[in-house]
Amino acid sequence: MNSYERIYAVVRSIPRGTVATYGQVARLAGNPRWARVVGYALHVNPDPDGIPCYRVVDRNGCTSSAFAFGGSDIQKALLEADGIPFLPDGRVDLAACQWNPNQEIL
DNA sequence: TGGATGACCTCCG
DNA sequence: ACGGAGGCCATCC
Repeated sequence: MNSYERIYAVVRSIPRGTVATYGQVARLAGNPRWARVVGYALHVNPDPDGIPCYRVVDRNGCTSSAFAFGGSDIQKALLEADGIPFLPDGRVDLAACQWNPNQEIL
């Protein structure tokens, strides 16, 4: 599906050191209501090496406990490796590292 | 083809 | 602030 292609393209475009939310990715993909589809697309994640799904978090900055591609700890490590700070709550500091698409357009 | 599900988001009580 | 239900789109069986 072209839908997945777009979603993957957006996720792949997420700069290192920043994170994006499902809704945001969906919006950038072209459809604000693809939030669930984005999650599904990442679930099937055909290229985990090129598609850093760990950079995609929910609206609160935390990932789903259902299937964190190996574990929430792994994700935390990967994000920290990218230079993404974490909050005491155990969530990603969206206020500090949330991806700003406008910066890419600039 | 139809029904059910999902790594979500938002509103209402 | 917390819990529950609905909506939305695409994919899977």
